[in-house]
Amino acid sequence: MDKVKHVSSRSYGQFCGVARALDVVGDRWNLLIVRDLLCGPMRYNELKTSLAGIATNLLADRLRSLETNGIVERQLGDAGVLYALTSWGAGLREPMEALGTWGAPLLERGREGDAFQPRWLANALPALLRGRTATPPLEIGFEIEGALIVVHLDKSGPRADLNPTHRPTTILTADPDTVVGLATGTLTADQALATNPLQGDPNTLRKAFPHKHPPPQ
Amino acid sequence: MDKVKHVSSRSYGQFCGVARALDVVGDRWNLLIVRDLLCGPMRYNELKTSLAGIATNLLADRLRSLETNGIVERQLGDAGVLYALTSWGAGLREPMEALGTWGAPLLERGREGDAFQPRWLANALPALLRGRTATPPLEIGFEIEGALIVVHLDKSGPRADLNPTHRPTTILTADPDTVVGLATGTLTADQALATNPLQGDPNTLRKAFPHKHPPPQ
DNA sequence: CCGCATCCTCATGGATACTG
DNA sequence: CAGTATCCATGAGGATGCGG
Repeated sequence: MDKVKHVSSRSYGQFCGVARALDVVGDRWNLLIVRDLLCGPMRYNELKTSLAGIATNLLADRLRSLETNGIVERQLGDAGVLYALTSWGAGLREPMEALGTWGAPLLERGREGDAFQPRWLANALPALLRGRTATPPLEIGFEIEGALIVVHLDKSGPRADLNPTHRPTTILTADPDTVVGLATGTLTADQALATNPLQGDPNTLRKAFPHKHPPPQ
Repeated sequence: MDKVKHVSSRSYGQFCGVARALDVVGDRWNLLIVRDLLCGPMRYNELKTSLAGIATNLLADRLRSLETNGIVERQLGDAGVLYALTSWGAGLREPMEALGTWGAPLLERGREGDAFQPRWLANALPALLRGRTATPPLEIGFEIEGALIVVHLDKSGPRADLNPTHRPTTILTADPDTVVGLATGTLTADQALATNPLQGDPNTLRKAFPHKHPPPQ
């Protein structure tokens, strides 16, 4: 008696876009895999260590089901297997950014020993800064746990690059909490500067993060 | 040895807005409960029949956890208990609309015997029609499984009302597939009219749904 | 009826070991 | 490195019970 290969996660059986979406990405870990892949293709073990806690059989299962559902594709590269989002899978960026923005207040309680990957912050920053523009364009680096995230603010909106080749002149060295505080507006530039070392011009940081958000009504 | 009352679903333990969001709404059924409540407060049994398949203990569990997480609140109304979204919970509308829009292509394969609630379509329509405006304003009703969904298109963007007191003059009587086809652009107004009865002016429908979408690149 | 709580079964998730 | 195999813990699904 051959084991039925656990073909599909239980469908909600509802004629509804949200329900059908959750049928294919609603299972545990799925959206976090997608979040990681939004920064670019990754290897199996990269994913496994980044997700920090996922069981290896689950990761394999999830990647298989994401692949059969057309969200992820395997790329046989020169250096082995790479997992990447398909173009349809990449369309999950908007829902994920919306979800991350909604969940940002939950980050205010701090790290609490949670795992952290610079990639997650690079993903979140453009969404958190959406609507903010700057003329002339501003460019600020955040050095954080050994990585460098460069945020660009100009009239086309915010962008973030992870470990780019080019280093900006203004770089704040801080921990994840501080950067999130700046982005969500619970921290002012001067509050951040009080405890974190900055290379370059403090006014660049002040211009990008001028004041706290008004309290949420 | 008293059972630990299954306080919290397993946290991902990641310092990331998406992960923290999924910590509180990522469990099975949670987002579908929120989707239903986006249309307004509901009773326990309304939710139970609408969700069609959820076990009653699970619904109770989920409502409790959503309540302790500040997403849902109980309202002791005149006619018993009502479950409603808190204002923070209502902020899930944007992520849900984005997710539903992303999942809309999955609806093209049709009903397939799936359950259906007019409320789900009323939720989805504004997101699916986003970007479409009409001057002068258009008002179209969809009569569908006994319910009436009225879509308004004007320069402030699309809206949808479920079973309003006012009846528009133009009403298409159709099944969910057809309405979704019109909204996602896989069906033209004339294709819909060919098989579905319309009260009122065909041109109103044609103006609102002028042609098929171009294929997604 | 409505709003749950309990009980039982089985599918799914999680941890660890092992292999091509 | 990229997974598979195995075993145990937990959560989902379904039926039923029960007080208000």
